[in-house]
Amino acid sequence: MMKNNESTKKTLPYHHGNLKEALLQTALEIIDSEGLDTITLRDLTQRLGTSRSAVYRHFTSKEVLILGVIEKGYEQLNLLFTPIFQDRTHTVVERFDAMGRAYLNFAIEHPNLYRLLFGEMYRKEREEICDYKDETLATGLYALIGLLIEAQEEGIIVCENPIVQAATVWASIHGLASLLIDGHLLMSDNLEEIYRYSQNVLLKGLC
Amino acid sequence: MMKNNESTKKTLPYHHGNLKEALLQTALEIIDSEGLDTITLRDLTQRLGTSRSAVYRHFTSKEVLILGVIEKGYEQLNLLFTPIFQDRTHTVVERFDAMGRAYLNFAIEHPNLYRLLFGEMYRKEREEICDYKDETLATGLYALIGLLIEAQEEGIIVCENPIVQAATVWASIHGLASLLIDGHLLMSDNLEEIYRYSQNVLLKGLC
DNA sequence: CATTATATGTAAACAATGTCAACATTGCAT
DNA sequence: ATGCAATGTTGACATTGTTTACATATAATG
Repeated sequence: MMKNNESTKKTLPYHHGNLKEALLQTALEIIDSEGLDTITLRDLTQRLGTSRSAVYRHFTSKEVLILGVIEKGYEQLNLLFTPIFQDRTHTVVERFDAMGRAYLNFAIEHPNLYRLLFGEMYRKEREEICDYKDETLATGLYALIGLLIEAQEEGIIVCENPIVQAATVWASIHGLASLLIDGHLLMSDNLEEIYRYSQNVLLKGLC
Repeated sequence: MMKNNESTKKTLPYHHGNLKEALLQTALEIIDSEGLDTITLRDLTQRLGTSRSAVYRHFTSKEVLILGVIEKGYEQLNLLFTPIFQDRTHTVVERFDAMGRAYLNFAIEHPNLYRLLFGEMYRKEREEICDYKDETLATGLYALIGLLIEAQEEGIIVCENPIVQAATVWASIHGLASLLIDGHLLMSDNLEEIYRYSQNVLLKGLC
């Protein structure tokens, strides 16, 4: 009888295979679809067919597991955004628009994950685990800064501190995304109109 | 011996006096200072000297209690904002600035309360309890819309749909507040610079 | 191959918390 | 005064995160 009946490709090193990665992945899926406050270690482990305590062989606490999910979420997000920023076949303004739409769409399609990544959850603890500032979060921010510098060089926007400009742009879009997914915007129907107007205000205001 | 040894001014109607109001007020204070996820019914009732189950004589669940806190929070917030909007001794632009600063300061001084009011918490359930749309939340939003209409009439900004304009302005400031209190903004030190730049972008972009 | 050690998984138990049911007490109406 | 509704209390229960002691699989070592 085979030791492992689900896959013989790789030599699965331990009991479950790689429970740690499975925990992270499944936890991310649960949080994405059901929200952070409803995820349960018991439910999580039950889906993977292990006992509840198995988590503690890979993560010292539920909090640390979530921190891993956050890290994983950023990776996926960056994977989604990188091609947009690296695309040189479109103008700066077109890329600016594409970026904004991609960001907003991600928030709409993954509201729970978006709240986890850009909310306050475990904010203090994040820096302790790994270098989020330089590694994950800032990847998108730096790309935005680069885009703004490009726009400055082309004379599309005024030459001011691009970091301040990036913060302004990010705040505007993040605010829109947050209000939207949290149900505070009265007119969710004409979102397209609001988004266009916001972007126009930004582009005109940055001149 | 007196029935109530803490106050003889008012005829306290029932066992505790008015436990319902005290629960709301203390819960708000706890949430404001310690956050929503750390508040406990046991701790709350212990501070008021009652038993844990006493809550259920006034609220059907913890969630409903929090909804009451949210309502109370909006009342306090509106109490804070109303004079700024009603002030006629300053120009429109000055009031616009004062509004933005008051909003941002509130978020900074009461981050936990701010997250509760403008986050996703119990968003679906809010409309079921009372008419937040028309009563509480929108008070500030309507005031902002009125301010923008005033600015339109004075020719300071362009005459477009003031609701869309208000959403844009709110999103910008809310985004700044959120990123700030949730620790995502790299440069919290030069907040003044970012705020000013954001407001300038808005005013210029709305022309 | 046998043994040992390390890594991983499990079961049972505990504390904290929200909630409910049964009971007790207070205030008010009649 | 009596009865009733409102309010408060105690004990119990389910859920959940977590720990401890134990079990098992893999790797290392002789």
